[in-house]
Amino acid sequence: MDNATLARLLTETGDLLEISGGDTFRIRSYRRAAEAAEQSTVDLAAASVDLARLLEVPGIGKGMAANIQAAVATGSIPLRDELLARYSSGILDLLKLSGMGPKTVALLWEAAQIASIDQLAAAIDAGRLAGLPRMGEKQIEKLRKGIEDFRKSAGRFRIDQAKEAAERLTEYLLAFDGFAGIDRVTPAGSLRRGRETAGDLDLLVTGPACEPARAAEAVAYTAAYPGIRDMIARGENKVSFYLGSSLQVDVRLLPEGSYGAALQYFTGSKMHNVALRQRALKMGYTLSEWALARLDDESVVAAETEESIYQALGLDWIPPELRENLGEIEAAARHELPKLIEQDNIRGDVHMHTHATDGHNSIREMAEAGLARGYQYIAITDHSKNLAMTNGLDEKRALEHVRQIRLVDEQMEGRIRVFTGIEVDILGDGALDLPDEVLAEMDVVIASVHTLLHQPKEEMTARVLRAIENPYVRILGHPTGRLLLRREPFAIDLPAVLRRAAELGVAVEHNAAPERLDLCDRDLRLAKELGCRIVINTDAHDTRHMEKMRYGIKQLRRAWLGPADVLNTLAAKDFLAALRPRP
DNA sequence: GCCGTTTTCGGCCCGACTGTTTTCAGTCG
Repeated sequence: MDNATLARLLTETGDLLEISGGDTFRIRSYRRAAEAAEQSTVDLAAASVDLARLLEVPGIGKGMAANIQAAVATGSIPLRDELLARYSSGILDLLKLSGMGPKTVALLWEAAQIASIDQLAAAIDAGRLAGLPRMGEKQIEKLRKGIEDFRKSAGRFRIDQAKEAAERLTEYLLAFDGFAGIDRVTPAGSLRRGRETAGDLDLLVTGPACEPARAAEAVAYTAAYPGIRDMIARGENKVSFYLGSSLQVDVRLLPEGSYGAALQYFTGSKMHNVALRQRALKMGYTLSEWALARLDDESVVAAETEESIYQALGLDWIPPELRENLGEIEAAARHELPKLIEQDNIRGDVHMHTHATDGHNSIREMAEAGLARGYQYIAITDHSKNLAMTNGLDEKRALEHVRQIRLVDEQMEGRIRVFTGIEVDILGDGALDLPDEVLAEMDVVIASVHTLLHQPKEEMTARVLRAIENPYVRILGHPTGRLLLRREPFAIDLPAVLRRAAELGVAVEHNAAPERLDLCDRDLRLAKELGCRIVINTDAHDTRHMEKMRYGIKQLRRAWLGPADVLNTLAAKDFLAALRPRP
């Protein structure tokens, strides 16, 4: 049982407990344990044989350890089963509806035995909800809308899509010219923290027009944004709505004086903020989106900048990517936050394709684009022959391609190095689809799985492990295969693969492009723990694609990685030397 | 159910918005 499944079971138990009216602090414990399972790089199921190891994980005590052991043994948690038997398994779906919380679910169950979305829809249509407590005309309409939205899907959005939506809306907001206008629009939430997906968009708006006394006009202007599909809520300083894409947007208009407190608050994460507010309380302060203030006389201690708030709490300013309550607060208190990697540290992009296979530009064009981005080197790594649909290179073409790459390298006259390379395919038996004589000509050999999906986990792992034994392989490409199956990775024993890669000195690729996201931040933390060498690249298929490096940098930062943890921060001459030595 | 700079017992984060509630409960982030 993997940690994600464990997290789901714990969350569901907490939800059921809440519906049944259980103790709120007990419920919180289940949520906290779920969060711990989600974030931990320890395989909890494997660790569950040793009680002491489970208890080391913050948020897991004796009770939760027993729950985890039961889950590993039986596939569920006894309390969860007990509560599910009392209601019905569909009852958890009801909580996914917007505007629906545990109290309403409990009410619907007790008053009308409603325990699924379909039953709720039927009850609304039959008019059976009218007359129930707190179920007025508008409330029922809200539930109807919630069901509609849920069925239209929604879910989370890729970070680049959310960012584009944010940029369009920002442009609109900055055009407001009432009351001396809006000065700045700042994305907060998971966009600022650099998560790979965003559930919604949080925008912070400040400027003269946002002062409380006169914000109504700016709120009205915001609510008139042409991209809005449905309005969710509209208050004195907040507007929430859905865009046509179903992306939820929350816009907050705030006075300049609260900018720092608001930015801190709306950047999150929730767990980080909870921990920070607890720290504030212990110090005699209270922290809200308006200010950090003294508990006794409510006088403001800090509000204008994030830095001043963290400082008043005895902390160094914490980069948004680290704000997940994974030890960053403690590190900031000790002044021991790590130096994180930055875009400027990246000296090269070493996985890219040209129109020899499925790319859209020439070798020369890719080299010029790399140069324009300030890189010292790139590597051209087109596909090998097994990927026939991409016009993959066979032995003869691969060697000719190498000749062409070297030619361009000469033409660039040292302004940028162009390394030779290839992305070979891992075959069914773990062999590579090009012979060693060809691989020997390459500076960079990336081995990737492109086929063989839906294989049993053991077989998949064995094939990848065998492939990286080939001494010419220097980088393992998209190690979890997320790009092949959109979101779900193929079945692979990632810790085993990373451990072996570390032993062999094979670097592991982190694909920076959001649509190809492969290793997520949690996988990267694991890679670092296991001593893996990491390379970040964009798998660029055209010159513009290289811009996506900035998204991947965020994941590296979220994993607490610094320049020294990533090989392509090295200068050109050192980069090849740092890769696994060739035979 | 977890946890310890006040604690092995007694705490455990904060404010805005909505709807139906004439003073507040429920949901959300």
